[in-house]
Amino acid sequence: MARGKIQIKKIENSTNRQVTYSKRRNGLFKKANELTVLCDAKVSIIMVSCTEKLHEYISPSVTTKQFFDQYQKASGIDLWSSHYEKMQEELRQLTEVNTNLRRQIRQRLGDCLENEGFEDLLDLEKESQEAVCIIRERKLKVIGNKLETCKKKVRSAQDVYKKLMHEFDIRGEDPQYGIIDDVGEYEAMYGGYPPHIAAAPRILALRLQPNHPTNLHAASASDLTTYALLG
Amino acid sequence: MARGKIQIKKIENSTNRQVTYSKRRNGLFKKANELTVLCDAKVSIIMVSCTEKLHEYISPSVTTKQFFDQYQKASGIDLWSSHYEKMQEELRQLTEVNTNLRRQIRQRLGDCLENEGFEDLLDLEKESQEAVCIIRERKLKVIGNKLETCKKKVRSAQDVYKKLMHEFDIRGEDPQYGIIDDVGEYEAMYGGYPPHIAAAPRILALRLQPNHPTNLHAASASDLTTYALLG
DNA sequence: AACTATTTATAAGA
DNA sequence: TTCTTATAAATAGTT
Repeated sequence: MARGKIQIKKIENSTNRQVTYSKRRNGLFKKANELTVLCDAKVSIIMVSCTEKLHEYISPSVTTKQFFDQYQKASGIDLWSSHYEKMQEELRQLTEVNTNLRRQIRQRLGDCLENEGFEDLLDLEKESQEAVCIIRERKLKVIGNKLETCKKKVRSAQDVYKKLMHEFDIRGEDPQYGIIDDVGEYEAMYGGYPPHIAAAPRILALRLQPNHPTNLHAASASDLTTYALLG
Repeated sequence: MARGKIQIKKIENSTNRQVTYSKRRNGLFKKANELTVLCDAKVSIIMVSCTEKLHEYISPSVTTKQFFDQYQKASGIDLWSSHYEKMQEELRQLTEVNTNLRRQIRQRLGDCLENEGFEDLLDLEKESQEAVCIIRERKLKVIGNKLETCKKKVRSAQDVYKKLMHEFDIRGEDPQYGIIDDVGEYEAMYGGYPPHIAAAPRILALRLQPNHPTNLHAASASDLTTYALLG
């Protein structure tokens, strides 16, 4: 564009080409910057010379990454196809598996059985019935464990009771404490179902008289705790 | 740069700015293209106008993706990470959901009940028991449907039998056709389970004599069909 | 979108 | 690479 017009075709002289590349690159970047300022635009220029050198112009206020994100969003072109597609496929498969699992669960709850064959229904019934038995057994075991725990707590409560009664005996006082029967709650809960509940010893709880609390201050803290028998 | 020098600062008049953006964009792209040809370089320009419109120049022979890859390699900036991390998180969540679903299924099959509370076990037992009932009902309905279909086929076979017997009567001939009892298959299949199967009339099938086939050529094609009774 | 006076970019030479 | 400068190209303001 000066000292003579040139043809727009590859410059064969390598040095010449290199010089022109450098000059015009500067010109391009300058124009890009002017455009950025004048028009409030965002410009990203990335150049690779024939010697594989990388040069970049980027408008202030943006990052190249933001450009790439924006470009992807606007163009719909997936620039990361290999990674992306692999992950997409993984996501798709997992979603499908999850859908199937959900369906299975629904079937085990009695939904979505319309399209199941006779054999499948038989299997499903068998499995479910077996599962009910296992769950029931487990439930009974849990009840058993709870009863064991309960028994221990009853025994511990009895010990406390005995200890306190012993204190009363030593003092030879007419006790100011009444004795209440608190076993009703147990029977309501277990309805006599496991027989050893019905046979369990009655639990005696202390009812503290609101006046004269000083007598009990000597007892240890644990003795004063209300036992949550089924917590 | 013509008809007067301008300051390189934002053009406040919106129309003017838009026009200048358009003109200079073309200028920039033209220069980029000249550079590409003259210097055998690769250029990528991406521009976003202040109205958020996207414009792009890319040297022929390369794709924007190649540029991004090259840029990443040269700059060490991971342009992909935000997307990648998002998908990773999605995958993680889906996998978690998947695990939970599988656990649910195993529990409904009677596994993994060790850590379930008493209440949960009760609910699970109730649900499972209900499901068994629903599945059982569904199974019975399927059996019912199969019996209906079967009955129809039996009736249809009876019709064929009657028709053929009628033909024999008309001809008054000593029949060249033997009569075989083919009901055994039924009984093997249904083991006498629904009572009306056992009460069903015996089905008589024709056995074709290999000699004298001409006699039957007059019979309609449908008469020659072997009826697939339980297909 | 076209025109054109003027500015800007740059090819070739130093 | 940078400077110079004649000249090509781009473009601001106008129509």
